[in-house]
This record gives sequence, structure tokens and C-alpha cells, in this order.
Amino acid sequence: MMTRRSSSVTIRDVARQADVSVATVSRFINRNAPVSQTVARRIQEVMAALNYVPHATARHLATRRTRTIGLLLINMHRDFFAPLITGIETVVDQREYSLLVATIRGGQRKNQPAPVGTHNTDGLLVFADSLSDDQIIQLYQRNFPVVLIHRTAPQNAPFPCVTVENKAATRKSIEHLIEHHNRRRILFMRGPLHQEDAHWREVGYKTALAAHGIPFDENMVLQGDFEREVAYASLSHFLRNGHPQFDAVFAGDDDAAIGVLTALKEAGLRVPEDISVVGFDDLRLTPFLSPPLTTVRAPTEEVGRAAAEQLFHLIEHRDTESMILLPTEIVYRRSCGCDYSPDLL
Amino acid sequence: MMTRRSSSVTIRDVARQADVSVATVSRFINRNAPVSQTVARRIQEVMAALNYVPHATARHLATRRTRTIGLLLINMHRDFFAPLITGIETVVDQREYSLLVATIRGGQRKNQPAPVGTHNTDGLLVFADSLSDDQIIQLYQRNFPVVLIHRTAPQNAPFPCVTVENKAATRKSIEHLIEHHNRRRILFMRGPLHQEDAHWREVGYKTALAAHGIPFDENMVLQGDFEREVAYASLSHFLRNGHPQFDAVFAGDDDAAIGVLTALKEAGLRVPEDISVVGFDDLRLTPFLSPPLTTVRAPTEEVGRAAAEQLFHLIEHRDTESMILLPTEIVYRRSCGCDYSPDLL
DNA sequence: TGAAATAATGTAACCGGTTACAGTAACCGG
DNA sequence: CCGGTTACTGTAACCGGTTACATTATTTCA
Repeated sequence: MMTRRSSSVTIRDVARQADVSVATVSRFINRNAPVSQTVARRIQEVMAALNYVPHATARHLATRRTRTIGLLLINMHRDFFAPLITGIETVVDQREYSLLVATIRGGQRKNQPAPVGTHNTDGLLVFADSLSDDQIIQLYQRNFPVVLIHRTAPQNAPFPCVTVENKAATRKSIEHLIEHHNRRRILFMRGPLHQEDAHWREVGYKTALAAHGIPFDENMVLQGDFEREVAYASLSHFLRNGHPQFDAVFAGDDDAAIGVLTALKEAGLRVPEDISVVGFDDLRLTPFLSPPLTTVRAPTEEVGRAAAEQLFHLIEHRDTESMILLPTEIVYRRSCGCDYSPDLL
Repeated sequence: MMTRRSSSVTIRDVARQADVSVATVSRFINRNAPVSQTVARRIQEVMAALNYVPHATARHLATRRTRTIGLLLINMHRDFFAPLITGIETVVDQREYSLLVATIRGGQRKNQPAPVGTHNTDGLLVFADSLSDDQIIQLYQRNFPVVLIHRTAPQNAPFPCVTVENKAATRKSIEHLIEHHNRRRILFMRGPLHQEDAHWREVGYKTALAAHGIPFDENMVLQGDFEREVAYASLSHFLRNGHPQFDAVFAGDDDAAIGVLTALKEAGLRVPEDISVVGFDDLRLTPFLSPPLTTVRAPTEEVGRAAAEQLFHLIEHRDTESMILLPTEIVYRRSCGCDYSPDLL
């Protein structure tokens, strides 16, 4: 026997009590059609008396809008995501939408639908490789609003993208090491395979090397994966086994840089005296590392804001930018060898 | 003219194509009643062919369950929340639920409903003071599943709570400063007003002082608010104006500790030679600060997991713990004055 | 003054699922 | 061989809102 959970008071209850039709109540609530003063007041009172709250789900079904957007991430534990979400929240909030956050747990069965998508949101923010090209194309074919973050659109799914400038900044940071700190044997920690940020940073690295006549050497590339632990493990392993000389390392991102600093310290190498280190992102903590980390500042919160804004443009059928590339900028601290006066808060 | 967005394929389309009733399709999807092999296969194929995805909202309306839980935070920018969310995600995910994350933007109009609540979730995880006692009591009266995180339940709303041990750990860390590092003039940075963690840490501080015959001095208390910037500002101000002597500071939490370290460095004070510093939380970054931070490890990810689990117990009408108090433990690093061999990753 | 526009409201058909209830066919024990 | 299960399927009434369309009362204006 199914016990009807009658607890909830519905729009019909209100209508009955206020002696009007449900349509009128609905109109009053949504203020999308005129309702007479008298009736309005009566409905108002009844609603208060019954403590009526419209059932969001029912409304969603009827309107086909959820007033919710989804954010799909790879995982949640990187500090990197905090400012991203903050940025997104700002605009989601201002639009009086909700934010559904989901991560693709390691691999995730391909046959099962993403935890967030057409069925429960009005639009999706997709970070890097949290969705495959195929999945993105499908969404495009269904005409579903999506904005890509830290990746560009696949050929057949020209969704707006928001990302940061990687190549020039990386190149510049490498050239800084070469020109100002006289480094020439620069280790490069690669980011996750197929990730665009990782790709362009590598291109920037190679470009800088080439520009200074330094031959690229695959042995100078380690896997860092933008993960503290992975970077630590790679570099430790590298240090333990007979390895080519090096005098600097570009860590890929700040998280990996922490792993790098740890491994170097453990091996008794001094930063920046023996080895220069540079990161990428400028996480909140980087000024406080030891030594303070020279890194590339990525405007992550801004990325979140911009992406969310584009998504709303899409949802509201307004014009969108096909690509927003936010500028990055090098922050010189101590780890590269520069003199450094601490950032005051 | 409202254009019906006919794009979506419904269960009726599937039923028609597969030449069965919608009920059968529904049963097949939910596997809650037997369906013959033949029919099952046919439905399966049609679903694949049509690329059918059940409409979550419709399902929610019919079942009165959203398969979504909400997390209400104060803000998003504290690194502290990353592990918390990770923990929650783990179990939400395993239950095949979604997670709706919302923050109460500065103050937020009291009359307007929380962005997340009875209308769009099956249960709520409420962090610290993100909801007022009154709001919590209302939820209780409506019989809505809620688990409180880092706070205890109000008198009339005995919801389960999950939090960490604050007082004993704080006391112990203060006593460590006194006994092992011979500090007696210990500054205390207070957390946010009315926050329970803040309260108990203060009690722990006072208890330790009392136990060692050190009189409590209100002038030795600064506002830190668990915020890097606030702590920095408070301490800087304190240092600039003639201030009582001190030889240690309990920062309240790790975020504030960063502000403390910054202010001290700026003032030319050495840590730990001149001043000992201890934090609270053991954020991922603390081992990498300079100097590595002595702090209290709070099992934040575990808190998230436990809270989510309790919430599901509540939702499923299973027994719950009225209170889960997770143990904390001091991690001695360098900032208090201890010798320290770096945590290897 | 009469026709047309406007305001205020009601009726009922949706939205896209779930499920109580009913019915039929095959199966089972005595 | 028959009453009672059990397996499978269909019909139609929900869930709680929104809204197209119809209706009536009230203005507005030529």
C-alpha cells in the first residue's frame, strides 16, 4: 500500500482555500498575468497560512527549465577548483540559478549517463577532459547549451570556450630562466595526456628552447600530471637513477611544483641556488611556499565567471564569444632565482 | 509563440516503437518488475536507437524523490572545503545521487528561500552557520533530512551532527608550546563569532593557560576569522601599535596561520626562533609553508564522508548517530620550534 | 453608442515519468 | 482437472505545477 505523502500542500489547496482557480494562483506567483488586488491579497494570505512553497520539480517539468546549471569536473581535490567554482557561483547566484557539481569518478562506465546533463540542468560547464569529444558532440547535436573550460571545441561542436593563455606565458617563463638565471638544462614536467593546457605549455617550452638554440631532449621530460604526488614520484625516480644534468624545472602547474620542491629538498638540492623551479596557476598558496614560487598567474576565478556568463548567454539565446582567451602573467618570486619581496596580503 | 521543444524523445516514443506499453518500458528501466527476455531486448534496442534518456525531472515528480542532496556552505574559496566536498562526493556518487552545492552569499535576504532545500533535494548537509537555528528548526518540523557539519544541533532540532574534536587538541597544542618550547605569552586568534569550532578552540586555549597558571589576557586575543586576510590585518595592526609581548601565536586555523606567518615575516620576526606558530586543519599545503606549519590535523574528508553517510541513513530511515565527533591529532612540524623531517609525499 | 481592446478569471490539456489495479497466460500441487 | 500462484503486460490515474484557449466584465474610443 502506497501511503500518499499528503504532507505537502499544493497549488490546488491554495486555490480552493482562496476560492480561485489554480491558474490564478499560478499567475499570482509568477506575476506573469494581471491579478486583481483583492484576489492577490487573498491568495497571499492563504499561501502564508498554509505555508505553501511551490514544488520546484513540478514547475521544472511544466516549464522544461530547471534553473540549474551543471559543472563537470575531473575531481574535486585540486585546490585549483576552488576559485573556479567561486567564479561560477558568483554569476549563477546572481541569476538565481543553482549549481550542480559533479566529477567523473576515475574512468566511469561509459554506458551510464553523466551525473549531470540534459536531464537535470539547463546547461553545462565542462572542464577540460571531463567529457569525451563524442559526448560533447552529442550534446551539440541535441542543441544543449554547453561551455567548455580549459579546452577548445571539437570540430563538430562549436561551443564557446573559455581558457587561459598557456604557450606564450610558458615560453616567457622558460626564457626568463634562460636569460636571467642562465639556466639551459631545463626539466619539463608534462601535464595529463591530451590535456590542452599541458599541450600548449609543452609547445611553449619547446619554442623557448628552440629560440635559444637549445636542443629539445625527450629525456628532460617527466610526467607530472598536474598532480603533487605524481610529480614527486617522477622526479624522485629520476633523481635516484642516473640522470642527465639539469639546473631548472618547469613543473607544469603549481600542484606539481609542490611535488618538485619536495623531491628536490629530499635530495638535498637547493632551490633556487642549485635548481630553479617555476609553476603555473598561481594558487593562493604559492607565495607561502618555501621558497615562494615563481609561477604564471592564471585568472581562474575570472575564467569561472566568464564561462558561466557565456553559458547564460547561450541559454538566453544571446550572442556568445566563440573563444575567450584570458591573459596570464608571470609572477616572479624566489624559486626561479629572482630577488623577491613578499606579496603582502 | 511558444515553440514546443519537441526534440526530446519520451518514454511513450520508446513504448510505441517497441510495441509495448509505457508501463513495461518503465519497468524495464527501473527493473522493479519482471519483463520478458524478448521484450527486454526489444526495448533495449529501441532505447539505444532513439538515444533515449529518461527525463529526471519527470521521474522526480512522479516518485517525489530528487536523488539529489544539497550542500550548504558559507563560501567556496577556502581550501578547507575541497577535501570536505571530496568526501561527500565519494558517497553521493556511490549512491548514484547528485550533489547540489550552494553558498550563502554575504548575509542573503532572510525572506528568500535558501538556494537549496526541501524543494530541490532529498536532504541537506549544512555546514556550520550557513543556516540559522530557526531555519534548521523549520526543516526539522517539516521532517526534512538534514545533517549538520561542524556544528551541533539546536535544542529543538535533534539532527545528526558531524564535527571534529576541537578543545582537547587545541589545549594540547597550547600545552606543547608551553611545555616544550617554553612559551608563555601566547596570542590567540579568534575564529568567526558564534562558530562552534572557534568557541571550543578558545575554551581549549583558556584551559591550557589555566592549567599552567598563566592568566588569560583579553589583549592577547585577536580576531582571525579563519581567514588569511583578516588574520594578516589583525596581526599587522597589532604589531604596528604598541602591543604586549608575545612569543607564540595560535592562529585559529591554517588559513589564518598563513596570514600570521606573512605578518610576522613582514615585521622581521622569525618563526619559530622568535615566535612559535600553530594552526588548525592541516590543509594539504601546510607541510610546504615556510616554515612547515605545526597544526592540528582535522580529518575533513572523513567528516564529509561521515556526514553524507548519516544523511543517507536519515533518508533511508535507518538509524543514525546523533553525534559523530572525529578525533584530531597534532602534527608537529617546524613552526612551533620542533625539529622536523619533512613529510615525504 | 456600439465595436474593439483590455482586464481578470476559469477549464482543461499538457510536461514525462511511475504505479495501482486489472487482466491473461502459463505453471503447480493435490 | 481445478483453484491458486506466478510471470508478464496494459490502462489510466496520478505527481504538482504551467499555459493555451475560452469567457465574461470593464474600459476605451471613433
